[in-house]
Amino acid sequence: MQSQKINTGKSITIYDIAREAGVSPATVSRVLTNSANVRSEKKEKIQALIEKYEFKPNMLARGLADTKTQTIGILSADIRNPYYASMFIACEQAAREAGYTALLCNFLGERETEMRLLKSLQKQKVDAIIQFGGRVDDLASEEEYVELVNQIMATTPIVITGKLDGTRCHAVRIDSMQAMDLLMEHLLELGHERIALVGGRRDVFQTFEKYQRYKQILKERGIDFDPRLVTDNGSYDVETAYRQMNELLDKGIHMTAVIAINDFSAMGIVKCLNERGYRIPEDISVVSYDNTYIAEIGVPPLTSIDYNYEEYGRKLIDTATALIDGRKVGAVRMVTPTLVVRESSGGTR
Amino acid sequence: MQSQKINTGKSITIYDIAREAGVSPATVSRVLTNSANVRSEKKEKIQALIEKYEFKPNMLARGLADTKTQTIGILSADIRNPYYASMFIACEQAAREAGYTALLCNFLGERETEMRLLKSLQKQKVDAIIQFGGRVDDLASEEEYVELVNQIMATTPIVITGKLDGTRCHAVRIDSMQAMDLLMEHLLELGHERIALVGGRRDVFQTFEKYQRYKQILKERGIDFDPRLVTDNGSYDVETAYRQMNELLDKGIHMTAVIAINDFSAMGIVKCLNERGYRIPEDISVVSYDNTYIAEIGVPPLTSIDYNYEEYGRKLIDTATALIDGRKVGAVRMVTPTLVVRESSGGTR
DNA sequence: GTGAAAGCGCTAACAC
DNA sequence: GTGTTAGCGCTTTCAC
Repeated sequence: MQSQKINTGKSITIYDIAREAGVSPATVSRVLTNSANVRSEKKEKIQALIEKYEFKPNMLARGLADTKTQTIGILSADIRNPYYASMFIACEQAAREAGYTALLCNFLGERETEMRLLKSLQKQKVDAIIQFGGRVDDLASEEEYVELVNQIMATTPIVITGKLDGTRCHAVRIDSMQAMDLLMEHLLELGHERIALVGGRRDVFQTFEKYQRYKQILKERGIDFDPRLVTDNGSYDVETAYRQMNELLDKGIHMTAVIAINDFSAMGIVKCLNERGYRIPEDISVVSYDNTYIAEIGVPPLTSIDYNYEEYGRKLIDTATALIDGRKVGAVRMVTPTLVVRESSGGTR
Repeated sequence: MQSQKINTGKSITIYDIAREAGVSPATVSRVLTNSANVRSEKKEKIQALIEKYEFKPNMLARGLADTKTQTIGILSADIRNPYYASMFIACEQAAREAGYTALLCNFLGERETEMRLLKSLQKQKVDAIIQFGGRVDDLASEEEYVELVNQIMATTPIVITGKLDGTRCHAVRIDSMQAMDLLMEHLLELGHERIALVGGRRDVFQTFEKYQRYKQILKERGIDFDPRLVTDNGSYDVETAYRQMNELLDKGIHMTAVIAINDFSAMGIVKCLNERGYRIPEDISVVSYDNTYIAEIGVPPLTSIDYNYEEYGRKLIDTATALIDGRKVGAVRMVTPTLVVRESSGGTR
């Protein structure tokens, strides 16, 4: 109802600022991008105007003029998975702080879509791409995908959370070894020696690493490795872990603790244990990876490895922006996991 | 290694197509946008070229030329909530099918951020905005927000999942009444009469509607409404529901079933019940809204109201694109909920 | 029906 | 240091 300044729809441009400041558009652009020295007197005037009108440069025009769009594309397997959701939120926050917008795409496990979206992000001229899940988690990188990634990297840097052999992708990874160390130390200290490893597939890079480390630790401690305690060719969902746990118990394999490959698997294991009348942790301890809210709301609440999502997101975005700006960054950066102890793990006996 | 056509980085433009087809760029644009008649002979030639080069028009340029960016902005409260995640995935899919890209932003419950992001989506020239969660769920719409929305709607249509009094926002909503009907019918048929309603706040539109409907149904059935069975000023998380359920039981209020405002609340209730030695559903039945995977993985699996996310997403996107294209659509469209019966509900006695 | 040309808002040579 | 100018790729009058 009040006679506020009517927004005519036309938004303010660099030309408007230039005219009012009595300089050329180029000069305004210069202070905007900090790309050259501008006499501080003019600079201040321009900055004042920018503030005054809350001027924000048009990203479309900027993108067209073939510089940057200030957008980072994020390719995720499935955001409904709280693990990825947490990753995305962390990235979105960090991106925002760095002056970028995060653009999310989900390929939902469809390999065709995964490639299509990767290309489409490039077409959209995102300044960099971050991928979590999918082919970048494979132990053995798929050739066709590697080729595509290399092609795209000619114009757009790609950062991943796994690895992709044959590419120069930068990666930010959880230290899976250390994560396993934390879990094993915890369990060993509690007196466990018969420790099962349930869920996941070993053709997934991080799962493979965990498995290797698991064996190594046992060896170091002089505990025999019993292959029957370890599953493979599973998955990362509730049902599969439920089934696998049942199979282990059906075979009469004795154990006092089980490490679930993620929180979902842990839920399946817990369900199985409940049904069979085992008490957690009195009879069997259950621990897991990811520390999503699933771990918190579980009954009992789960001891789980936290991936420190905030730090993860920050490192991912920092790596991406470094690549964009031509700053130097390590090709592989690590995120340090933490152990969160809850009620699902306890001493033996 | 092979001498494939090298991608010089420069991607193909309508000029390239035009040259090869022996027409002007304008004509190519015409067939691209279907904005004018083009002699079918040329048209076919052009389309063939487009296919041949897999040509996709540059959205940045298109956006700059002040038409559409083919982008729909999605403003969500927090994608880590599986309810919103499911909504987003559904929207993303539907958007893709309609030739749009979905751009997700989360304001994480921060009211400042909510407004900032809304503005920023407009600046990014998204063709439409869809919001779920936050102020569009308020029973009493906030004036400041209404004003902002009206301002933005001058250039960008907004579709919401709740309501916003004083705006012409289109809305796609769950039929909360019907959802409550389904739950109550189910419970009443099982013989329940002492039914608690736990979680949520009645200043949230949909929660208010459910509460009203709950009372009405009891009245219709000639069952006395006991206000002590109903909580308010709660939340939508596990802890709050856990606390509220404990309070109810501490007061010695008798009930045979409880309706949780969402799956998270249900988990809190289940936890409380477990700790106090109640069996579900033998002693008390628990049902909930949302039917996220939480309901599936719960112990026991929860009877829950499914919101039919795919349909929801489709209607949301369809409404948005209709608004963009100037097609006519209802100002309020409803999504029909379904009841999914699992093990957490059973007969009395 | 179709081409020429202007313009969307910005950046990046290139002069001065 | 700073202005001029030429694009970036597309749509859209406006003539013809």
